[in-house]
Formats: sequence, structure tokens, C-alpha cells
Amino acid sequence: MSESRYLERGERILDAAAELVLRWGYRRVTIDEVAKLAGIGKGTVYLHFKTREALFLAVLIRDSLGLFDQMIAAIQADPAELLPHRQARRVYLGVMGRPLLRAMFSRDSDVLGALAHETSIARLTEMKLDLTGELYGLLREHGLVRTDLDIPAQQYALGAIQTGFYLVDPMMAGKHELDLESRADALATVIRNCVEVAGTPDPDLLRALASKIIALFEQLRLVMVAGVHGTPPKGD
Amino acid sequence: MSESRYLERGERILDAAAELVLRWGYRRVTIDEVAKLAGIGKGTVYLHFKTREALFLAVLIRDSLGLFDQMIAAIQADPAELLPHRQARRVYLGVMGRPLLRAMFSRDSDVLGALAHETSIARLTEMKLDLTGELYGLLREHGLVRTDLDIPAQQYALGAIQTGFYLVDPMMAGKHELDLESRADALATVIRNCVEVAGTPDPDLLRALASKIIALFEQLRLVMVAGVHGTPPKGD
DNA sequence: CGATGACCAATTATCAAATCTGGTCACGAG
DNA sequence: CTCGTGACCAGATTTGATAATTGGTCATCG
Repeated sequence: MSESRYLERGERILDAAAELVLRWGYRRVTIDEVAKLAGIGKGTVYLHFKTREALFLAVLIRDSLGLFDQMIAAIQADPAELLPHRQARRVYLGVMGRPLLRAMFSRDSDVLGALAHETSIARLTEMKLDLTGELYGLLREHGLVRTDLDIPAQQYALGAIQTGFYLVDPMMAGKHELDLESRADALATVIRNCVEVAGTPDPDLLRALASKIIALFEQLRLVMVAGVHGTPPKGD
Repeated sequence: MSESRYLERGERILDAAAELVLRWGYRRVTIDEVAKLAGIGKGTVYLHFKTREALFLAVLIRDSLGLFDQMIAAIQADPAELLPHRQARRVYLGVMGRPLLRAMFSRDSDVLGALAHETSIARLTEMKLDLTGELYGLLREHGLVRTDLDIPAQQYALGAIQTGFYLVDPMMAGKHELDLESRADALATVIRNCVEVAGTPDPDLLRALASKIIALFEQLRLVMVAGVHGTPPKGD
């Protein structure tokens, strides 16, 4: 089978898995049903993904990749997008607009079930943490973030703030009336007030940083792409 | 039975319930065992608390009351304690230092189980929300908090930030090395940066506000006290 | 050579019997 | 008379043995 046909079939499998997960939740979706919906035999699924877990992890990764590409494009279009509050806002909106990612971030155990707590997710989260670590290192070097908190404390605070914005909604049972955009704006304001310095950053500096930061993103992107599809038979 | 003896017995029941909940978790604790540990008969428990749920709710409320009194005392001792970042810090340390409250705030379903999601807790949370609403109203009137976010957005952000600091720990599986104090400091810094205005507030203003705010606290305190014990027989 | 579905071990769903427990209340102690 | 108690009951929960499902493999076939 040609590599392009192989990849196309992999996409069909991922499409099927994504649809079924959204419809019935992770726990209820069987490999058999995914195969059926993709119009192939069950064994064929295993030519693409070593285990059930790997398949659904790939679904999540593929969804994340879309958001990733959006981030890169946005920074390329406007380097000011690399500022923490702009990124936080964009990620928030991007996650909330993708049902699978939203389920993962809000620990929606009904849709994603155990998958969200699996070890394989941990590696992704860890890599993402490393990325933001390097990213804030860069921003700090160039005087774009505050230093009133030391680095571990600042990272911790950033993690806590974002965790909070992703998890608070289900807990405030209808007690607030903020639409998606307002919540994203609130998050952006908080992040800006907490970690960014006052004043408008130098556009030249931003442009220079943009390329470096995009390089970081691309690096992680490659790791993630590798995680989506297996290799075609005979190729390994 | 004298009222004081009645109340003392109620405390013994609460002590027993608290100890057993911490030892075995909400789900596994039976009224029978609570009664046995308190050295009384099972029926007697029901002279104090209408239902099992009410009993454990009272345990939680009693624990909260301790923290509440600490808050009031702190503001009385130093009116600057009424500033949001000081309060957030104190509440955080107070909650983390009380196993039952910590379990509730961190949604530790192993210890508290379903109780944390019960409706009766919701009323408490709602009252607490009302309190913070009025509290921030007061602070706003006197120019102590920012207005770069409108009130609903600011309340939402505050809720999200605090939610985050209470929930992020179990998610960052050992990936950070911040002790309790540092985390509390980080929370305080975030809150100050996000909702307080720059500069040192006028001590006279703080003193004047302190009494009003303490009045608010006392008001909620009374509601909570009423929720701890039932009334002695013949008294109702 | 790649795709497939029959096949297997192991997990998970089912369901009735047995056990437990929240809540009541008739009774007995004082 | 009042207050405390534990036997009692209905409903919920656990148990355990059985049946059904399903992740993953691989001999077979096109």
C-alpha cells in the first residue's frame, strides 16, 4: 500500500474514533465499532495503532495539532501573539472550541474516562510543561515578564491560574453569566497582570523572539506528529 | 438534659464523626460506629442531627467555623488583613492545614466522597459567594480594588484563580517543589496583582472598613453556627 | 504481501441472594 | 414525665458465580 493511501486510511480511523468518542464516551467505544465505521476490519486498526489507548491518544494529539498550527500561524501573522496573555487567550478559546480537548482539559470523565489519567497523556503534559518552561525563559531573558516571583513560583502560579479557568466552570453551577469570549478576556487580563511587564513591547524585539518561539513550537509539533500515525508496513 | 450537656454531647458526636471520616473516608463511616465511638446509642445521634448527611455537613461547618474565627481575629488585630491578597493567603493556609477542609476544597473524593457534591454543600458555597460579592462591593466602593475588569468578570476571575490554586496540586504530580508557604505567597501575589490597586492603603480607611467587613463575617458566621447543632429536645 | 475476522484470555456486565445500614419508634430507665 | 436506647424494617449495597464482551493476535485468504 502506498504511503499516502496508508495515511489516508489512518485519518479515516481517527475520524471514526473521534466521532464515536464524542457520541458515546471513551469507555463505550470498541475497536470493532471504530473499524466498522471506518469501513475496515478490526485487525487493520492494529496495523496503525499498537493498542486501543494509543489510538485514542492519537485522536487527542491530532486535535491538539490543529490548535498548535493555529498558534504558530497567529504568531507569524502578528508577533505580539507571543505575549503570554495573548497565547493564554488563544489556547483557551482553541481548547473550548474543540470538544475533545475541552473534555480533556476539564477532566470530563464522562467523555474521556480513564484516558485523561493515563500515563501516555502524562508524557504529553510533561513535554508541554517543558515547552512553556523554555518559552518563559526566553521571555524573561528579554525583559518581557515580571520577576516579582521567582521562576518556580511563577510557573506554579501560571499553571494554577490556567487550571482554574479550565476547571472552574463546571463548579460554578450556572452562578455566572459570562460568555466564552468574556471568560477568555478575563483569563488574558489575569495573565497580563500577573506575569507581564507594563508598557508596549518593542516590535523589533517581538519579531526577533517570534522566530525563536516558533522554532520551539515546531520542535514539539514534530514530536507530536510522530505520535499520531504509525509507520506503513514494510517501512519499519 | 441541660443545654450545656446537650451541646457537649453534640461535640463528642462531631469529634467521633470527624475522626472516623479522616480514618476511613465518608463512605465507610456508619452512624452506628460514630455512636459507638461517641459512647452513646445510635438513636441519640438522631436527636442531634436529622440525617447522616446533616451530621457530616455539621462536621465540615464546625471546621470552617474555626477558620472563620481566625479570619475575624486577624482582621481585628490588623485591618490590613482585609485586603484580598492577605485574606486569600490566610484562607489558603487555613484550609490546607485542616484535613477535612482540604479534602473538600480539593474535591478529594476518596475522603469526602459524595458529600462534596451534595446539595447541602451548595447552599454553603452559595452563601460564601454572596459574602465575597458584598465584600468586594465594599472594597470597590472605597477604591481598594481595580476596575479594569467589570464586577462579574472580576468575581469569575477570582473564583477561577482560587479554584486553580486548590486543584492544581494533585495534577502537577510531583513536578514542582514549592512548599505550602511559597504556594500561599504565590496565590497572594497573583491576587494582589490582579485585583488590588497599587500603593499602600490609608490605615484609617482600613480601620473603618474592618468593622463593616467583620460585621459581614459575623453575619455569615451566625448562619453557620446555626447549622452545626440541632436544638435540645423540648427546646423546639 | 496486506487485510481480515475467528479465536482466546482476560476483563467487564449481569443478577439474585445475602448483607448492611440509615432512620424510626416502642419501650424501659430514671 | 422525659430522654436514651437498640431491635426492627425497608431500601440500598455488596457479593459471588455466571454470562457476555472485547482488546489484541495470527493463521488464512485474496
